[in-house]
Amino acid sequence: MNFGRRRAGNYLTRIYGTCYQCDWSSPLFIKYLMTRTTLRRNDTTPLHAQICEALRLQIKSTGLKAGETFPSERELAETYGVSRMTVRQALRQLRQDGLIYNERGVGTFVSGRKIDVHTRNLGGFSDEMIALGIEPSSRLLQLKSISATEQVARDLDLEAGAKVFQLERLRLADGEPMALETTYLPEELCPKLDKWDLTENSLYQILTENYNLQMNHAAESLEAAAATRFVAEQLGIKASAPVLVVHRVVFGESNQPIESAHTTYRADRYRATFVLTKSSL
Amino acid sequence: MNFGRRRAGNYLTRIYGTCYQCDWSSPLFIKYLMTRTTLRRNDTTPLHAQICEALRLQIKSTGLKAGETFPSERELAETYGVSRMTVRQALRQLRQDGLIYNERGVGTFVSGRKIDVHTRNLGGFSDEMIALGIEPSSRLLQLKSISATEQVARDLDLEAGAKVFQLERLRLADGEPMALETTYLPEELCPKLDKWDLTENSLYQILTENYNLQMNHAAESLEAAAATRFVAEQLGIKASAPVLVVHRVVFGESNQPIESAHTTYRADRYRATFVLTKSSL
DNA sequence: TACAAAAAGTGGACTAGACCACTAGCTTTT
DNA sequence: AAAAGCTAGTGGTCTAGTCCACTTTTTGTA
Repeated sequence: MNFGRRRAGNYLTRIYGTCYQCDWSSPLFIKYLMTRTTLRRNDTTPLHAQICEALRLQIKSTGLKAGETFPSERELAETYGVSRMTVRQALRQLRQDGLIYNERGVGTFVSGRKIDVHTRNLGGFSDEMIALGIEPSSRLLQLKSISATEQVARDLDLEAGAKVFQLERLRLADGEPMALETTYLPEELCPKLDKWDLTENSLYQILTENYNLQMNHAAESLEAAAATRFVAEQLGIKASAPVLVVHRVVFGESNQPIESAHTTYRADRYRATFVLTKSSL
Repeated sequence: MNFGRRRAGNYLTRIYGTCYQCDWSSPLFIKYLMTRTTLRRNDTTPLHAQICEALRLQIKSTGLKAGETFPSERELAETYGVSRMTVRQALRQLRQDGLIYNERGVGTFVSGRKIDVHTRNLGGFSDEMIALGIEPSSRLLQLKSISATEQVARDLDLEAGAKVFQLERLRLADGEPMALETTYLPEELCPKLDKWDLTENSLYQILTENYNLQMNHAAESLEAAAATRFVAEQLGIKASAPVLVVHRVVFGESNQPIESAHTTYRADRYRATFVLTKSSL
């Protein structure tokens, strides 16, 4: 095993004494032995996922610093007693999450910054607020079954006039108005949605647990606007104050549209963050 | 080869006659033969990438419809004369791009909607406008070397007071003002940046070609605001009209911060779109 | 005919090797 | 002292299989 021979070699040797070729007295090596996770061979969780998780923990807690070398793929394969392809699958995940990066012909390294921003994700308002340590709540303004408007029908890939639920909620963060949200859901996908308590529970939780709808991805578009009088009244801001309007369409496992939503956030209390990655499209 | 036996079997047989077990007279099969790409075995582009591209074209042009079955992995491996692992690598990419999805024990299917929205990506303003069919241009307002403010130093991971370039540009779309952009770049990474023509060329192009800086990912946060008098004047809108403010930090290959930018868009002409995917973090 | 059991097919996981292009560090030559 | 060449190590790619859990289809039986 090898923690930092090439790049961090000088730095490490300065601190811990020579650690070329597995110096057993090196604190780093001992720490490695302690944090090494034994693989559960007869588990349902695949080996690559276990290795991925183990390495993730090592990066986070053991605190491998930025730029430090990672054990090579062949080394990792040997230590965990698996094939190199399995190790590569674990590393692929870590790379995708931005925790490591590879240099061909050189090695694998721990990324500089951990991505720890609270990005907008597939979860809804409730999940987002909880992640930020804020207590979310809702005030149900309206829940009725209507015929889809042209826009909604296009979003949800329905024929014009198909039945959809229209759900209008005022979203509160720590009791203060934060956003006004109008959601449209095809009635076909979630019959009798109105029997659930939508003020306490996360809509997405209900959809997942009770209607077996899994979110796969979402398309969002954001724009700035001036608050209308109604919106201003609901959010407790001045009319024509700036608001952030987010339009979102959520797609399920087979990429069928599940939800079309329109959320108006107070500009003074809300900011949306995203992480963009290199895409191959 | 098999195009849609299980799921779309009924539908296809109805139209083209039976196509179980490779019916040579089936138009679909003939079309497949025609569009089949022969792999360039001694090319630098890896086989999995070639297969991926070939399948991508088939999905797009041949127009395999949503929900139709895809050839099985074993079939694809045989047709292309490669190992199944290689096919899986190609399919992994397609899956990641949302073009196909898998059902364990059942098969691979073409996704419903193609993701064709013009998402915000790592490219800059110029690239984005070009993708939308709009001609971008810039008016250079300022380019000077300053000491990093606290905020900028934090974004760029520099010591307070380190030298950075401050670049202020008015961004035009088809000649009309669209956004006001202030960019900060560490002088260390791109010395003598001021010798390039920043009104004509894309900044990112210059950074890539001349300073060997490759973008890896970016973190963006968006908020709505009211235009200040200066901004309003520059953008040609009324003071306190709503604007969309985007703060962006771009990271390079080894995740070191490259650029910190602050862009103020006219709300009436600009909308930012994103695609969110399931993340495992 | 209805139903259960078996068979066939699928994607997911994994192995134990192989070759390649590339890089860094060392050695030798100039 | 500088340049050129060598070599070991790395990630990237690829093969030709295996076994598993799962679903759909077929088959055999009551």
